[in-house]
Amino acid sequence: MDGSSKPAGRTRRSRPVRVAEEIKQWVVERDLRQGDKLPNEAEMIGLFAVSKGTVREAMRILEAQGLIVTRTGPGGGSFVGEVSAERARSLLANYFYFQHLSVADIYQVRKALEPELAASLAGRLTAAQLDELQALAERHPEPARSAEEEKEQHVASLAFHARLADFAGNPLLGFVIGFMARILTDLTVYRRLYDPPNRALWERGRHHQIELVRALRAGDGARARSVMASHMAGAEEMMAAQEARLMRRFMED
Amino acid sequence: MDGSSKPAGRTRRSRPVRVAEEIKQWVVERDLRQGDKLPNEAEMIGLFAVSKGTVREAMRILEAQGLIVTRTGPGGGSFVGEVSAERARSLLANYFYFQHLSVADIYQVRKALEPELAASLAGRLTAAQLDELQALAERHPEPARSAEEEKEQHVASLAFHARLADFAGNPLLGFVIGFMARILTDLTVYRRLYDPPNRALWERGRHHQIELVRALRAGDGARARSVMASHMAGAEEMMAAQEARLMRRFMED
DNA sequence: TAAGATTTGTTCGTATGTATC
DNA sequence: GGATACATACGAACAAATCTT
Repeated sequence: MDGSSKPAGRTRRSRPVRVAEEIKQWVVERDLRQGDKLPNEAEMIGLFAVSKGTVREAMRILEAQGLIVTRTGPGGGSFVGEVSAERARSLLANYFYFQHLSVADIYQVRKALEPELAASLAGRLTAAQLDELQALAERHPEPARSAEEEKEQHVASLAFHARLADFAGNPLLGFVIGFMARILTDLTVYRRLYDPPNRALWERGRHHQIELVRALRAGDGARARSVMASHMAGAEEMMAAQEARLMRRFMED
Repeated sequence: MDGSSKPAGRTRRSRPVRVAEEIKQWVVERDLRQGDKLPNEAEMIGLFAVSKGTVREAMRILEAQGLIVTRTGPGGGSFVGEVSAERARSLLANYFYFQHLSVADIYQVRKALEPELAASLAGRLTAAQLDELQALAERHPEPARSAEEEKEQHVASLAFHARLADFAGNPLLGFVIGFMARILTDLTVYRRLYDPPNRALWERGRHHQIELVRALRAGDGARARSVMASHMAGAEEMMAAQEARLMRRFMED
């Protein structure tokens, strides 16, 4: 439990980095939870025997990782702050900024995971959740008349999947699916559209989502799975025409 | 392309955070690539009209995200550094530190993804890669005689899967599988073993891995998929007995 | 080996900003 | 509005690492 599975491949770590590690250890040892207060700057200076500047750099490191939040003023200071899903997605997006990730790659994973999520959600959603999903699915009853409108509808469709991911009982499954929805959304928002909207495919996709909500409401896991599988196949077809350009964006949160 | 898809939910951002964002923008605008040099501290101070301390805090933020690396001395400075897979895994592990993630959750995803990876790798690996995998699979020909030994073998088995993930042509698929292998490894290393080794299950698992390499060598994707599916079922059975305790570790790199 | 140059690393003192009472 | 308790930011000095000669 000492937090060092690495075989000491001695890189020279700067003092702020070491102090950040010590603070993490300090927090873990005391089993501090979200919202618990850390020592203030002055106390940190004493605790770790470093200057204010070094403490501040260490805090920025922890803050960047989403592990602490800081407030100024009386009663202020630094607090343990649970890493938000949004921050985790952003941090991970930075990694894929440097990878060659194609739309086909994303769909290989989506096709494997989205049906699984759909099946595991059947009969486990509240009426309010189901209504929300249904509202998302039923938006945009008219087919898109412009490329811009088609883009909006695509983003809305991805929002449906992102919401579904939020409802996942399995946090890992939910995270991966939510992450893919985010990447595809960015890709959609920032892409140029050459391709004219494909009305038939769009109509089918919309119908799939509505059918999916119906299956979830009925608690029919097998049907939810198969509807989602069809939906993925159709969605992939829609994306397939588009250039498979890399993700070249930095994080933004 | 301006890096702001967020609807301006204006939180007070400290100046180092803002400077870090400006630097990111500066880098993206100039399309700097891995290894390219950033302005040095003195130039940053001039560029962004802030003090040295603020520049340094901004740099620590970028460094924590893995986006830059810094060296001292002549010819030193800060450089664009591609986010390593290991760092991405660590940052993501921080997120799951705060989530209730069970072994069953991980296996739900493994069962969906590992067979897919196996199938997609058939006939696409070099002889050297296949030999390496085979060597990993053939380690520990003897069944474990102690709980400690069983732990080691389990870690070795996970290393096989991690290596397979490294070879993935699909970076997203590879990352997710590698991440799960890492979490399970941590879980194995830091767990107390009450359960006696199960020889039959272990033998079957070892056989599966060897069979998998054979299928990959033969380029038989369908067989690779089904062998991996069996392997996952067996592995889940082995893990099932263990307590589903949460991931409670901070990142360590 | 040693000296010098270059760049980041670290400290300290002081002043300012901000939220609470 | 004023007092208080924090973080925030600046600037100047000095230390350490590392490359070149």
